Amino acid sequence: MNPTNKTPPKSGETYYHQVYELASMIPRGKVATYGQIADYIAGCTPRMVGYALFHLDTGTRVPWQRVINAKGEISPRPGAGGSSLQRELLEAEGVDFDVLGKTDLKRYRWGGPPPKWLMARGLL
DNA sequence: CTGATGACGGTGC
DNA sequence: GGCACCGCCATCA
Repeated sequence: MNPTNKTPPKSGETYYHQVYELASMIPRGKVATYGQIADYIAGCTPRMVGYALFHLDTGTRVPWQRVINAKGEISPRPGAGGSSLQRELLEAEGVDFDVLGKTDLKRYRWGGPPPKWLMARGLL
């Protein structure tokens, strides 16, 4: 993590790292939207969040499945049918899906990162 | 260095 | 309530 949230990450630590860190903090059974994550990372846009997660390896420990779009839907991934896998992972965590494959954001939306983490970034 | 691209968000109609 | 356009900025070729 870079000392200053507005300063670009150094070599080896990209914005992706921040996204991964934030995503790793999402508790089981909860989901977060790209916009929400981007909102907690200064100078970051929803696009970077999605891009970052896309760059993750298959065997990553980051719960990328808990990150969905603002509609509460699982973002369609180009070429891969992994979207269904993502849904199964969330269902296994207790996240319910409707017939449209959407989650109830009102119910499962992540409250946000712990203040301690925000303080570490100098936001508090 | 320039250009193109991308798991999206928000607003307007 | 659903669809269309614009903008956001880092990363890759």
